[in-house]
Amino acid sequence: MTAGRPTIRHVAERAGVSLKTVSRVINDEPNVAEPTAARVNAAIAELGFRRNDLARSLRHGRSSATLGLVIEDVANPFYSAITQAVENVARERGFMVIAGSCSEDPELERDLVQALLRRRVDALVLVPAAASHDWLAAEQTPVVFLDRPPVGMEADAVVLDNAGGARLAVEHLLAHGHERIACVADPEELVTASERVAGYRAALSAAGIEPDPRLVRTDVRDPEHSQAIVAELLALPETIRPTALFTGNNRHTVGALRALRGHARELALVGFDDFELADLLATPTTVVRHDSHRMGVEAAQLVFARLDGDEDPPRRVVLPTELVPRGSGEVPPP
Amino acid sequence: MTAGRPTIRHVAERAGVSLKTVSRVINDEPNVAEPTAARVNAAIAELGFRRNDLARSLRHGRSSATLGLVIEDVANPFYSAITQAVENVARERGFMVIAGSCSEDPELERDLVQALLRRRVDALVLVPAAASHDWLAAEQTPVVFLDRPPVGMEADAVVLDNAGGARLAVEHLLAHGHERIACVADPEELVTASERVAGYRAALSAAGIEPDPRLVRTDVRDPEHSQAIVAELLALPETIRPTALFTGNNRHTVGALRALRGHARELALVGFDDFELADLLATPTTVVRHDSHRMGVEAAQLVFARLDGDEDPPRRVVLPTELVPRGSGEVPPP
DNA sequence: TTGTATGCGTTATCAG
DNA sequence: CTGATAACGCATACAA
Repeated sequence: MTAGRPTIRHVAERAGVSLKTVSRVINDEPNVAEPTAARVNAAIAELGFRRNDLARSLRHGRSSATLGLVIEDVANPFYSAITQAVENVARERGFMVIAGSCSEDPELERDLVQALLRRRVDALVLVPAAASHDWLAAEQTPVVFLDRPPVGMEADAVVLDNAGGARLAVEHLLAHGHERIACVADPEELVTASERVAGYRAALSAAGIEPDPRLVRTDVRDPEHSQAIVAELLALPETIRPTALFTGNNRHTVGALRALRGHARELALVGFDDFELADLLATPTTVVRHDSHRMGVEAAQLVFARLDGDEDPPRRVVLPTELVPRGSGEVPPP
Repeated sequence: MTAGRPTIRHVAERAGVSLKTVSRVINDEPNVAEPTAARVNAAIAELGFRRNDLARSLRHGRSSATLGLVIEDVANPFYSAITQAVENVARERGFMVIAGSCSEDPELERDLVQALLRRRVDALVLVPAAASHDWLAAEQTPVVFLDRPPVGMEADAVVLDNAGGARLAVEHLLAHGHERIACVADPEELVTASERVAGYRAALSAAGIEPDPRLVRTDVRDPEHSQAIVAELLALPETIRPTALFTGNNRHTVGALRALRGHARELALVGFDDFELADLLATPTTVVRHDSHRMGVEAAQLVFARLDGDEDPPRRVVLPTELVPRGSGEVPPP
């Protein structure tokens, strides 16, 4: 489709100089006489010439100045914040970002990663969907894992203090007098989910409470489903019914909020992940907050450190979480 | 950084065949004997060879299978929905997307576009920030404008029925008995803003109401600022003070909501753009809704139509809007 | 200050 | 069925 684009050869002919001279002008190299440069620039303007960066990066050892980013879904605010951050850091270094959403599908993830490698991205930022990435281990392209640690290979990673955040949430509910605290989270195959559930359990144990298995639901992914599950929890007999709820991520929190509408004040709620407008809801929502933008920044910085030649053993950056009380988590038990 | 990657030459040597044979195997071309193919595939696996798509697209007339996308800010849900849509359509065609956010900065936009053209993207989807794009007119790369129509060049565009949507909003407020209706919108240099303000004025005029200039604020961009402006409006003397408010986009709506917190029920509100959780707010928010995901799909389809050889004159797709009553827009005047 | 020859990794052409 | 050779657009080494 790039038919008939002018090349430096055309520019050279038009300006009556050699290829190399044009090349020099384009790349601001020294040693080119003022009038010659002027002629070349004129030719460039007249022809509408634009350097072909694909050809340029073909030369040995040259980088494509491109980062690959594979996430779950750009439309999720958590991931779009990450995308924004990676993009910004990349831009400062003159890099562009090719991003792809893999919808938690390991096969699609692998396809995306391979397409990116074929395009010779200089490095990869990856929110892993697959259970293992041994197939990436032999690759020489630097990879930084985001949100979930690498399995099956060694690599840098930026993750959250998931267990700590979950503990904060549950301890907060305990401090407000709750004992029957339910948990709605992703399947525990996901490390983030299992760590958050572990934090939930740890907080309860530390308080001498044995978690009721009927209140721990880790079999759900989409908000519609968690809405249904919270409705189920609300419908339990009074002796079993939870008085408080911990939701394992922003989507589950949204689902829970929908289920709770109408049932107002019947259930205390603390959710993992902050979200816009949480403070403007009918019951402002208490959350475990972290800085998703910063996750992206840290990941991008690790990437560039590697590209700059850092040979240290893989690093792991763990970002903190913090509890933001807004109302929904401070509701006392009935 | 792509040092020492195996090339088809290495594969060829290892398999004891020629370059072309390897190429044939890689591209599933016919006319290669079974055992030969097997030897080549073995060599590919052993060496961890991956085709270099940069070199591939260097060949004359070959496409890079890449789309460029320039938006204002990925972190804004409106744009991330668009990004998701463009990406999905692109994937179906085996294309990837290089996206960049330009923060409404015309210079940055131009830099991004030129970087994308240097990378020989096959086409461009552009939410224009600059006032004119005459500098793009001579380019042979297809461009589709999104959300705002092209100025200074001819090109396809996908836009919203901005005036119609604004009319819907204001007519709704009028129908509920309001006469002093304020408007908070982006500066009118932005076509989207000026069209929405025009719709606002048209609806008032049709009702025989002369808009009070003190109630029309089109000098703002970020939510913090619109929060302040709505606070000003609320502080006006009772004879002037608006009883209803139309906000020109999702960010202004959020700002207004913050200003209104506490002042509950003092001001009816209809906002342009729907947003998640609008229905779960303290006062569920009435909005003018449109399908931002579909905008992205339509734009991507126009792009591929052009890449498939469509030579028709530039098309303009106008997507409809719809009013979603949720409560905040049905508050009667005091 | 300017130019020539060569290579980057792939595909296309045309010959064996 | 297979292979040698020439592009693709640019940059690098080395002359002139």
